[in-house]
Amino acid sequence: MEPLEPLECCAPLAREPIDPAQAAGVARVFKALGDPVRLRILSIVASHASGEACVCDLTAAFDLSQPTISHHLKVLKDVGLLTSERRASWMYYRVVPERLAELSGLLAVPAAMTER
Amino acid sequence: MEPLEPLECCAPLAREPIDPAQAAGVARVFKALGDPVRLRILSIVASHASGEACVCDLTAAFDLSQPTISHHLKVLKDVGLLTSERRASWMYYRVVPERLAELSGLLAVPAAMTER
DNA sequence: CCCCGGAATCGATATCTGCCAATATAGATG
DNA sequence: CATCTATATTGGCAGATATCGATTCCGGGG
Repeated sequence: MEPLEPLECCAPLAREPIDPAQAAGVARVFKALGDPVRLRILSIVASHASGEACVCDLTAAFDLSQPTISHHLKVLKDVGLLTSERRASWMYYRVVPERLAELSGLLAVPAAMTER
Repeated sequence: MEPLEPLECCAPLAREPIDPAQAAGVARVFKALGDPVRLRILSIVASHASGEACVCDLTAAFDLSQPTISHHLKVLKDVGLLTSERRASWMYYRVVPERLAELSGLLAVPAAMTER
């Protein structure tokens, strides 16, 4: 599956019905978040003091095989939640804050809604 | 699968590594959002002027069978994103703004992160 | 009390997903 | 160039998921 390049959205879900094509793109990102291991990976990377984590940090944090971790990293990267960079022998992963912010905004509850 | 009752979280993912047990709960909710049809259903319900939509509104909006829509509604309801109420012959669905807000908060990007 | 219409549930099926073992790749290092 | 180490890719399997047609359930009216 090809990477999901640009940011795609737009108004909060609760504001107006999301366009079907946009929904498909957004759903891919949420689907990537819909796995406990990937959520934890994302959280570990995002909360690292240096802003990045190497794969070795991650394999150590789970009772899963290295290929499985690598697979999850690829999923997160393909939907634009992570980027990776090689330095020396190690791959370092970082979160893409814009992506997180975008999703956060999509789920935001308009003021008009809380008033009801 | 039993419904996911109480709100479960907590600090933004980018703040500290999420607890594995919490990750499992949160992942269920994101997985529910990880389908284009469910995303659209949620958006249609959430953006309805009255704050609710009946199943008939939804089946009309998709080229899918009524059981399929009903299934997706159940998934969204089980993770606490929707509630339903019967009035006369129709079932009305509403979003649970607290759930949306909770997810939005989880994905929020701490100020410390944007500064980097 | 029976029927009708809206909605949920059931059963089946095709597709997708997560996992691991094995293998491949790609820098670093001798 | 041979090798070692870190990570990615491949292949296969077991379990989950999306969908549909058929059926069931449940209020409301005759």
